[in-house]
Amino acid sequence: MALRIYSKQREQVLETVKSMDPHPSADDVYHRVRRRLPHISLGTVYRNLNQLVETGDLSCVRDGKMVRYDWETGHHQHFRCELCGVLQNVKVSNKEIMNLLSQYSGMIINEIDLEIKGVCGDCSERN
Amino acid sequence: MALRIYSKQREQVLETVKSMDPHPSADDVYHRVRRRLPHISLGTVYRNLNQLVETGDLSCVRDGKMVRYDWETGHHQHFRCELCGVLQNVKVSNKEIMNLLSQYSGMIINEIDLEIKGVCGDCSERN
DNA sequence: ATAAGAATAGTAATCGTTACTATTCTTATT
DNA sequence: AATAAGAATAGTAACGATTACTATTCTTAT
Repeated sequence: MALRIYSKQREQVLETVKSMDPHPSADDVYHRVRRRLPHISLGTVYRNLNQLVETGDLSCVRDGKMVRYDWETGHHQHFRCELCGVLQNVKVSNKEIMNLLSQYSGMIINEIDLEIKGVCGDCSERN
Repeated sequence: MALRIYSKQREQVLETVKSMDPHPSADDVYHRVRRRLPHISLGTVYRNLNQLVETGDLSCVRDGKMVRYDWETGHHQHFRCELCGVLQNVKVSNKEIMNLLSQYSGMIINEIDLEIKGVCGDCSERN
């Protein structure tokens, strides 16, 4: 594989992720995209999701053993509710986090992955 | 399983992790502990590592699809070098990170997982 | 219209981990 | 010390998410 050429499968994978609830898994995307393309294979979904992340059209976040996808590609971090399990995006400036790391002057910091765990607004109201 | 009773396997798993380089995988621990207990099984290593994390004798951190273990159980975050792949512990106070999150007042924050990616001191000297 | 080579569907294989089962160990009670 | 209940074990099979493989179909430059 060198060039990347058009395929309706890739187009539908992207459109499907954009139409879904946030952070679907590859399997979630597979089942949803099959409504439009009943013969698409799971491998095709995986391959295209990975390519779309590579090209910057999607982002992804690891959730335990599984990877979840997101059409929100701008800078953001994640909050996970320990009760309902929902994963939501939050925005914290990297610059502010970097300031906290100024003591580690030997290392070059390129990327910050922050996952915050707690109880989301909905769940804390409910309890 | 209810009570937890003594086993030399669990004792050796713990001692082995404590004697190893930081962040061994379950398989790393398995191979090392076999020097002392040649008949220990991989499942036993996994079960005991998980129990030791539960009891707070070890901590663990996810590394891609794999889990790595650490005898350092105090509060810490992780730095991953993108060049040599090494994972090392760094200490950033949760309180300072929480201050950055004060805008998200609806959610209750219990735990902060921060992974910093970049180039470690050794690698940046080398390049 | 053609040809080169991406992309696909369908299936098999991989890898870290967990589940299962018969047997062995630990421990509390005699 | 002998016993019994039930944890823990070794060894193996199964699992789930993902990737690899292969013959076929599709896209695109000419």
